[in-house]
Amino acid sequence: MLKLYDSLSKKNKPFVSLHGNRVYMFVCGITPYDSPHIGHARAYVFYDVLAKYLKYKGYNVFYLQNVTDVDDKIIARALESGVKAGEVSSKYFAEYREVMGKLKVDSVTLYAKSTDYISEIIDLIKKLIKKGYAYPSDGSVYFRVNKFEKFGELSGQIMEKLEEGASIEPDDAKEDQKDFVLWKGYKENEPYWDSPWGRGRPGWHIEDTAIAMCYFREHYDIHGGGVDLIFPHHEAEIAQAEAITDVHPFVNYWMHIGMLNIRGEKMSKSLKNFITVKDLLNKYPPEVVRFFMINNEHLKPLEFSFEAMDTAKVSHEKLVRLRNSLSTVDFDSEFDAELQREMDHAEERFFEAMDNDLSVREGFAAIFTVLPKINKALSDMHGGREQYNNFHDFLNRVNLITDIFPEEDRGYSEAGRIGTLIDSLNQYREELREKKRYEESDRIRSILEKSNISIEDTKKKTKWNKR
RNA sequence: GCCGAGAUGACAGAGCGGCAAAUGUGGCAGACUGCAGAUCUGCAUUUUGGGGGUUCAACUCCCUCUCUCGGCACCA
Repeated sequence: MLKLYDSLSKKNKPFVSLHGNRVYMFVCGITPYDSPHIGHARAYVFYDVLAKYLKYKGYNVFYLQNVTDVDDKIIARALESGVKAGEVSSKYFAEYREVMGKLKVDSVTLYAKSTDYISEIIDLIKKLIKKGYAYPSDGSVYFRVNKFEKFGELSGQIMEKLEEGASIEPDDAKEDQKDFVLWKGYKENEPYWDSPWGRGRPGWHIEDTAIAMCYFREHYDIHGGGVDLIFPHHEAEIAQAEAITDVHPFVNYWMHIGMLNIRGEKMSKSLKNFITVKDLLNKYPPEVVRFFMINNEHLKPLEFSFEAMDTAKVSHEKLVRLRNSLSTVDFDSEFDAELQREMDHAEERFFEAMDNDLSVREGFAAIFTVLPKINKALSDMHGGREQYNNFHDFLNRVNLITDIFPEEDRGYSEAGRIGTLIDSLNQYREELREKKRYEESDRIRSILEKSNISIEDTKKKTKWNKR
């Protein structure tokens, strides 16, 4: 049974959905004011795998991701470059969609832009004011943090102690400096919407709550984001929602992914230590990037380096090679019971690991354990074709969840036309090798290498693969 | 200052009362090979950040100290 770590109860909890086989999952999306960096990639690739695993298990997943398309940073960026805020956000949102597409992050059901939900946001704020949790002041509206007793439950923060080190700029419009803004009063050169409190725009925290409640109502299954969002963002979301509905908890599973670090520090725009997803994809195939992003414990920080990427690339290649060899088994020997036992064990371990709060790394470890045994059996031509087919099928199921394998190109396979051509070339090369005309045979090999066909001479025959 | 996470072989990184080290990378040696690559087999490093406690038994639980990272009202 699937267990997920819930940061609110700080426990691994068996996953039980609220509405039968439907799962409602919300993940905090980006604020599109610049190119997405690989810290974003880690988060969204992970949640993509979570959604795909839930789907694999038979759930119908409604994966909702918000887009904060109006925000201080977008406005600042727009003023800087002399364009409209909307142009900045749509440009970078398009770029985000593009790179996520390349990374095969395709499980999101709906991307919801904040500016499409202004009336829902205003409604929510009205309700909060009516219940005494919010107050208008000087054109803005603030949330009265002290009135919500559970504030701090998720992060463990003790409100009284927090004030000492608080770095917030004092704001006279607030009753209490801990209060956060729900509606920001209009300032010159800023986008605005009309509201009962005058022109203005929504605060950051209220957008997510409004969007999530619009589709999922007062109680839903999963809410994900980075650990850096726990405080204050997710505390605020809980406060806003529960203040209105009195339903606790608002969300059954709060999931938080660890940061991606570079040289020991969190990768972020403000530290200027970021690498864009685009740049990384210029150096590594998307499958390798995905493998790197999920081959770790998602609760912990992940240290990024090009050395670590190269390591990931080498081990990823072993998996790809294994799958390729399995799809081109051309013998059928006696069923190997011992091998079958190892294969079954690997499969079992893989799904156990996935069920244990998506321990993807542990899942891959299970495959790596059986990998040398399969390779050995293949080179000794032991084992039945069916058992290899079954394991190939298992790897395909792994791929439904993780999407780490490149597409198997049928045009290049042995049955395909290009495959037949390569086979003929190899046959000729064999003849040359038998006659010890190695200079010529090596030349064929190097020509094929240039077309990304790698040649492997083994005991019994020559194998080739598309790279 | 407060809140949270963490410290394990050369590196990355699991295990969380019972043979320390899964798994990956790298190193060395060997097998295969005309060469190359891939693959396979074997070997090595260390005693789990420091100190104290509980226990027949501690990497694992408790206390304490040191250090690292994240959050503290911008952020995945």
